Amino acid sequence: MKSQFGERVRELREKQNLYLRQVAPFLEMDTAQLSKIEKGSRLLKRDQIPVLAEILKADSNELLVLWLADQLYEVVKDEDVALKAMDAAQETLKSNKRNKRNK
Amino acid sequence: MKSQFGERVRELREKQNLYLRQVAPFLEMDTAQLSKIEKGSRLLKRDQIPVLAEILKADSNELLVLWLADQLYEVVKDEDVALKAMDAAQETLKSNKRNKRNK
DNA sequence: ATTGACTTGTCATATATTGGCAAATATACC
DNA sequence: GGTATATTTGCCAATATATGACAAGTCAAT
Repeated sequence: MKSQFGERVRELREKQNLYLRQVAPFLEMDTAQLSKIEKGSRLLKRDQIPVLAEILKADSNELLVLWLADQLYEVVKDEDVALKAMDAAQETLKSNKRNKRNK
Repeated sequence: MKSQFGERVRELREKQNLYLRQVAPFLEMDTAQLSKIEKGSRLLKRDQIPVLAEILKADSNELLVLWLADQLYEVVKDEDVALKAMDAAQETLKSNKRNKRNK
C-alpha cells in the first residue's frame, strides 16, 4: 500500500509549496483522491503522469518509472520467488527488444 | 497475449499425453477455459497452480515463476522505460528482503 | 473553538475479469 | 464425401475490482 510514486509526488509537491487543493483540479479530481494517490491507495491514470509532472516541474519519465515499479512490486510482493519472476520477465523483455530491433 | 506460462503448461500436458478434457475437470473448469489459459488469454488462479503442477507432474515453483513473469511483463510491455522500472522494482524487493531478515 | 490542510470511510457506478455454453475450426480416420 | 474427437473462438451474463464523489474525520496552528 505504500508507494514510491506517491511518496515522490508528495516530496515534489511540497518542494513546490503546493497544497493538494492547488494540484488536484489540474488532474480533474478532488483533494481526497489526490491524497489517496500520494498515500498509495489509489492509482493515478497512466496518461495523467505527464500532466502531473508538468505541474510539479518534474521529470515525467522519472515518475513513470516509479509508477510502473509500484505495480510490478504489487504483483510479486508476497511471493518467495519474486526475484526469480522478475529475472524471468526481464529476460523476456530483453529478448523481445532484440527481436524488435532486428525485425 | 502469448504467455510463457501457457506455453509451458501445454508442453507439459502434451508430454504427459493428456487432453484438455482430462485436465480441465481437476481444475474445475471446461476445456474452453483451459485452452484460453494455455493460449494466454485467461489467467489461472494463483491457488490452482499447485493443483495443475501435480496433474502435470511438474514443479509448482517453476510454473509459479512463469505465471508471475507473465503478469510482470504485462505491466511494462509497451513502455520505453520497462527495464528501468523492473530495476527499480527489483531494488525495492531486495531492500525489503533485507529489512525482513533483520527485523 | 475556528480555520485550513489533509485523511478516511462509504457507496453508487463504471470497468474489467470470469464462467459457461454454443458454435466454429482442425485433424484424423473410414 | 461423412463422422468422431480435440481444440479454439465468440458471446454474454455474472462476478469482482477500481473509481469518483461526497461527507465526516483527524490534526496542527492560532
